[in-house]
Amino acid sequence: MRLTITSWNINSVRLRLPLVLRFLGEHAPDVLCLQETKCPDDKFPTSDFRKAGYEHVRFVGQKGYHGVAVVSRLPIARVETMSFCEKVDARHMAVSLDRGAGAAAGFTIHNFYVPAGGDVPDPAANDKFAHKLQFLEEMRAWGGRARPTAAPAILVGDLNVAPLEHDVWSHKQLLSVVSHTPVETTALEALRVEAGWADAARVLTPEPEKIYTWWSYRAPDWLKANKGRRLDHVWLSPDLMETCREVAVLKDARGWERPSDHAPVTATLEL
DNA sequence: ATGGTTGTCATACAA
Repeated sequence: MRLTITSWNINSVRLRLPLVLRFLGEHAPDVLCLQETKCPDDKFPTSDFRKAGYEHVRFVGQKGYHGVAVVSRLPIARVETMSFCEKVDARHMAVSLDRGAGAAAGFTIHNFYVPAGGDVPDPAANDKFAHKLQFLEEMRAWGGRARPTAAPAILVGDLNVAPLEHDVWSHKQLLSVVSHTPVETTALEALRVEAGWADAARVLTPEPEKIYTWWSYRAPDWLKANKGRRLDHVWLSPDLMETCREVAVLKDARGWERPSDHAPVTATLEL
C-alpha cells in the first residue's frame, strides 16, 4: 500500500482555498496536514474538502492566528490535541489512521506548528523567543515521556527551525537569525534524536545538498534570490523510515498566485 | 545596520 502525506503551512486556509484544492487535484496525497489555518472552527471550509474527495476533516483553530488541521481520504479513528506552554494555542493535532482489517495496528500522525519566535534571538528581551524555547523544551519532555516512536508514527509540521547547516541559504549569515540560532537548532535536533525520530528528508537527501521549504515574502524576487530555509519537516519512526521512498518539496507552489510563503512537503511511504 | 511583505482584524500584531 502506497501512502502519501503532505505538510503545508498554508497561511490562511480560507484565503488560499483555491490553491489547496489545486494541490489536492494535482497531487492527491492521502493525508494533508495544514498549519497556520488562521480560521475559527465555525468557519472551517469542511464541505469544500469533502467535495474534493477528502471526507475526513479535523481542525483546531482560533481567531486570526495559528491553527492546525488534518484533511484525509482515509478514515481518522482518533483525534488528540496537546497544549503547550499553558496556552490554548491550536499548535498541535494528532490523528490516528485506521489502516483497516488485516493491517497491523494503525498509526498516529502528529501535526505541529511551533512558534516562530519573533525577531530578537534573546529570551530575556523577547517573550516570543522565550515561548519558542519553552515550546521546544516541552516537545522534548513529551517525546521522552510518551515515546511516540515506540509504535509506527509520523510527525510533520512547520517546526520553524532550520536545524542543519545546509537547511539555510547561508549558515554563517543566519547564525544569529531566529530559526537557525544554535540554541534552537541544538534543541530541535536533540529532541528529535532522543525521541527516536528519523529526519526523513535528510535520510534520503543528505547534506550538503540544500533543501528549503520556505522563502520570505520580503525578498523582492524570491526565486532568483533563493534565500530559503527548511522550516517544514517530516519525521518518521524507524520502522516507517524503512518504508519511505521519497520526500518532495513542491517549490512550484511558492510561485502560484498569492502563495503561502511555505511550500508543501510530501512523503511517500510504501507500506 | 536597515527594511523589506503578508494576513487578520481593526488600524496593531504575528509571522
